[in-house]
Amino acid sequence: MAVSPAGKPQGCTHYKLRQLVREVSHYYDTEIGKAGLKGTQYALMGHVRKLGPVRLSDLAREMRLDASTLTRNLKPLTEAGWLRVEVGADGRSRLVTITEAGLAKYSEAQRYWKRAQERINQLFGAEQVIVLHELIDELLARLPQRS
Amino acid sequence: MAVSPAGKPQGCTHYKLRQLVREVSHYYDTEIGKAGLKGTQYALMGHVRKLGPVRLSDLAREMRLDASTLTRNLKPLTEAGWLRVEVGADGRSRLVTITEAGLAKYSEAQRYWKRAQERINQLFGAEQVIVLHELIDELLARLPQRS
DNA sequence: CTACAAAATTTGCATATGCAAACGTTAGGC
DNA sequence: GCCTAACGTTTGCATATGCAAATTTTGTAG
Repeated sequence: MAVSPAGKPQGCTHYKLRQLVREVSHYYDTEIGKAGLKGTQYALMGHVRKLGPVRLSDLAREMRLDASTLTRNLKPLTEAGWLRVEVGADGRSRLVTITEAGLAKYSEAQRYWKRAQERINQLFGAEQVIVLHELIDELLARLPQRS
Repeated sequence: MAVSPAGKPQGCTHYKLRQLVREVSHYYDTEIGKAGLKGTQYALMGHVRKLGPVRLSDLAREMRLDASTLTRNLKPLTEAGWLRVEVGADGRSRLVTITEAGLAKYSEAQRYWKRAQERINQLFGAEQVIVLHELIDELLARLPQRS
C-alpha cells in the first residue's frame, strides 16, 4: 500500500486524470455500446430522466457541461426519438424530456452499465472505487461553479 | 471528513471522473493557453521531450492513447514547428522528436503549467492532490494494457 | 411604443478521442 | 525473386468538448 508523505504533489493532475478517464471510458462504452448508446449519452439520458422537463441551461449547470456541448449532444438522441426538446413558457428556453422509447432504451442500457460498473469494481476493488467516488465528490465540491 | 463504509460503490465512476476531468482541464487549459498550447498538447510535447526520438506506436502505448489520436494531435504541433516527424530506420515507422523551438515553447508553457498545478493544489489541498495521484497510479496499474 | 440591454440557445471553429478500414512497408516461406 | 502475412501509420467516420460570436426572445427605460 502506498503511503502519503507530506510534500508537494508530483506529476500532473490533469494528465493523470485524462489517462484514467480514457481507460475507464473504454469499459463503459464497450458495455453500454451493446445497447446502442455511448457512455456519455447514457449519462445524459439518465439526467434528463431524473430532472424531468428541464431547461437546457439548468441541465448544463447540473452536469457541469457547456450549454453548447449539450445542444449538440442532444441532437442524435432527439433524432433517435429518445429525448424531446420543446420550447418552454419563456420563448427563449427549451425544455428537455425523455420519451417512452427513451425510458425503454435507458432501462436496456442500464443492465449493461451495471456490468461495466461491476467490472470496474472488480478491477479496482470495491473499496478503492468507494474511496475514488468520495474523493471526487469532495474535490468537485471545492470547485467554484463557473457558470 | 467522509468515512468509507463497507458496501457497494454508489453512482457512476465514469460520469464522476468525466465531470472532474472537465473541471480540472479548465484550469490547465486556461493557464497553458497563455503560451498558445492546449493542456493535451503540453502533455504530448512533454512526453516527446522525455522519450527523445520515439516511434509513434511506442509513444501511443506509453501515453495510453490510440495511435490514430496521436497522429492527429501531432499535426498542429509539427505544423507549428515544435515537433518533427521523420521516417524511421524501418520504413513503416515514424520517429517523433521535439525541435529547438519546441523546447523553448515547452519551457514557456511550463511556467504556466506550474501555476495551474499550484492553483489545483490550493483548491483541492496539496494533501488531497497527493492522495488523488497515488490512487490514480494504483488504479492504472491494475488495468491491463489494451494494445 | 420603441430602442436597447439581458437572457437562452445555437453555430462556427478548433481540438480530443477511438474504431475500423485502407495504405505502405517489411519479413518469411518456397 | 514473389506472394502473403504481419506490422505501423493514416484516413474516414462519429461523438465529445469549450469558447466566442450570432440569433432569438424578453423585459425595461424613456
